[in-house]
Amino acid sequence: MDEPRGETGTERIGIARSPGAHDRLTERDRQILHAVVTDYIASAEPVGSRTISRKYGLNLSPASVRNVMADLEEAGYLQQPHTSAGRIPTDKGFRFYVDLLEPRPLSRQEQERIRSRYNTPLGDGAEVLRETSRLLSAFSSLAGLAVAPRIEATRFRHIEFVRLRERDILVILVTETGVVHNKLIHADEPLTQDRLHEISNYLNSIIAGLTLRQARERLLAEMRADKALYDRLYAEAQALARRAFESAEESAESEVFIEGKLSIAEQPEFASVEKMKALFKAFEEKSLLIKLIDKSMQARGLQIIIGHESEADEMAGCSLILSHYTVGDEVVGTLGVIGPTRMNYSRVIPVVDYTARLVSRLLEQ
Amino acid sequence: MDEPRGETGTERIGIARSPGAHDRLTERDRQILHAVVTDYIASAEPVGSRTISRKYGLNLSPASVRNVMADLEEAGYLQQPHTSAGRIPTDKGFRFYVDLLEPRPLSRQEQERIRSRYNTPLGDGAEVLRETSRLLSAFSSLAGLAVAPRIEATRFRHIEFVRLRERDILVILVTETGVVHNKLIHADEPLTQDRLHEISNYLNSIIAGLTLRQARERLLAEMRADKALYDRLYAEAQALARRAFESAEESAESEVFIEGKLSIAEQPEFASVEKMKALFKAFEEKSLLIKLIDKSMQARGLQIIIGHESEADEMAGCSLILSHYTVGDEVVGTLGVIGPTRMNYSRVIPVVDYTARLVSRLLEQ
DNA sequence: CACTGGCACTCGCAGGGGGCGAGTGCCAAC
DNA sequence: GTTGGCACTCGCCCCCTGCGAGTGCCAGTG
Repeated sequence: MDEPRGETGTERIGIARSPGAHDRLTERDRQILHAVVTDYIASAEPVGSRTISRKYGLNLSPASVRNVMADLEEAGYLQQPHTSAGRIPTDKGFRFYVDLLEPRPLSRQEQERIRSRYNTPLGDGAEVLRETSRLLSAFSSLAGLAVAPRIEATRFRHIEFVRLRERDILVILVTETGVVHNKLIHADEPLTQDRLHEISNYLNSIIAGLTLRQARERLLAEMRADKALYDRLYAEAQALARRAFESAEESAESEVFIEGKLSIAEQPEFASVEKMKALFKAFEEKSLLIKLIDKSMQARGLQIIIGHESEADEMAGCSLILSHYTVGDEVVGTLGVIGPTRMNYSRVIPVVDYTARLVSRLLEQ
Repeated sequence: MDEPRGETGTERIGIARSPGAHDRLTERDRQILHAVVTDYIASAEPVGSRTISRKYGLNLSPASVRNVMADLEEAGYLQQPHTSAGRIPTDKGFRFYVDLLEPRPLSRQEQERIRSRYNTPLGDGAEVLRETSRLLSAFSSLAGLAVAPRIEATRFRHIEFVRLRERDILVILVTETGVVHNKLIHADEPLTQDRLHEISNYLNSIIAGLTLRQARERLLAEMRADKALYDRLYAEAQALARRAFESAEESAESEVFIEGKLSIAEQPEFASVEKMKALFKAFEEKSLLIKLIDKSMQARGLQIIIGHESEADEMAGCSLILSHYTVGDEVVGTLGVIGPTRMNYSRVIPVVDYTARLVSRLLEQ
């Protein structure tokens, strides 16, 4: 990262890899395995020894290639859908391929095409995320994914209470990134809208710029310090804030944006109704995705999760490419794509990488 | 509607029908057509003359039934998927069936099961709608649908401005039904958060309880009356309000909640990948649905839209059952289900009808 | 004259068999 | 270690056949 961040797009893309695996393969094994994966990505068909021998300039006869392929199958990199068919890569085979991928950064032209998607004025934070996942889908022909920051991790900008009925109060929380959360809470005693205004003014003066946890601590500290002073107002504010924060933690589900699910259905591997249903089920139950994404938040840089590595059966045959967007130096959210394991990694990785940088930049304006 | 509204659920269900059609059918034609539709709804298979003759106690030989069925086919009520198969109803056939359906109201027990879904505290208005479409899906085994009120039709409860950056301002509009809309707007000149508070206080005092149109008119009226008085504050408020209302009109899309799309995919008529894709496409492009729903808003009572009646190719083979929910006596939103034309109307209609009444009651608390 | 039983006919569908082609595994030769 | 050759395997496509459900038509009957 010697270059200015994201400006030129010429810096290398930092991909989390699994170093030192695949050590037992000879150079020729590697070349052939790489060729098989490449061909399979392009054709979606089992790859035969003849094809490799002809198309990939290795100067090896089909028979030699067959021998190597048999070894690779033994070692778990390839598999045969049935005897007398070509081979297709296993997840492990894809992992090998991805681990030594060195994707070229996007061309200036492509960068510009992506950037221009943000030129028209976008609405609130949710709108930015939706548009982001839409563009990821459009540029990868896969399903695009964007996830709002987990509310514990993000900083508040504003809190507001609106009185709906006597004790039903709508809490509106605006985060630093412009995402709006709202939730209904119940007050113990009736409160007027004016009173609610006082309370939100008070809370805003305290919590702006803090994370959920910090805000909690800060409130406790304030309580000790000023308790005598504000007393009544303070007690009410405490009660409301507690509830508001409680409920804020629950509402993670709605903050996952997946767009372009259909383009994934175009891929030949989902031509069967069963597979398609399984996939859409995974999309509908977002908790599964959230779990995966949470896991990826712990690592830095671009993550690639291939098939079974997600440890979820519903995602069999699917890969995720995820990156993070940041505010300051804090990782605040995730974006990426979901597609079949047989996706065009070298095309998609730079798109995800560049988009993540771009969104980060956008958020810091 | 002599009974107390929605209380007992014993009142007849008001369905919009097309009276006077089908007049050219004899009583026997009707019986047989009804039997064919009934059987097809249950079996999803083409219905033969023998089946009708045996199962529906008409005391007619298969041959006679065949003659009638041939007439019904001529008249456009039935069709044959191919020679030497049974008949299936056309959209017109379903229309006939639905027009003389007199669905039994839900049993108390069922009513209670639905009601209990609203016992746990729900979040904001959007959460209510999402839960509603979820329950519609669960009780019908089809896709459930709930649409937030069009913003022009709904009354405001609260408006709030939050300053994100110097001129980027987040508008938060809360409607009478507790649905929160938010949108980013740009101010011509920098405004402090305090100033924004003043503005929202001022606007709230004016627009609460008004519809979008009324609010606009009211603002104009205020301008003439008090212009000299508030002047600066007033001009700023005007500018912001105009933009807020403008953008409020755009954001219709996000307010359609469809849940349980997958249960529709279980139906045998969507076993082909092509049909399934077409359907999901229709779901993803919500504008199509919005158009249909807008049309239905003009009518009162329960609407049934069968297949081509929607005038949208994507909805071929699908029916919608829609009803409205109200606040006071105003229709404010739509809910219902989407399923294959071959759905169990007599089961689903009461569910939609009861749910609509229930949601209306909930909103008036 | 409406209804019915009978009969020939039409199709869709499932199952079996044969030919084709891609690809493999193995082996003997270089 | 590499290669060409060869027998073998299997999935796929296509054709054919038989079966069954259902139709249309017609002649007979109360």
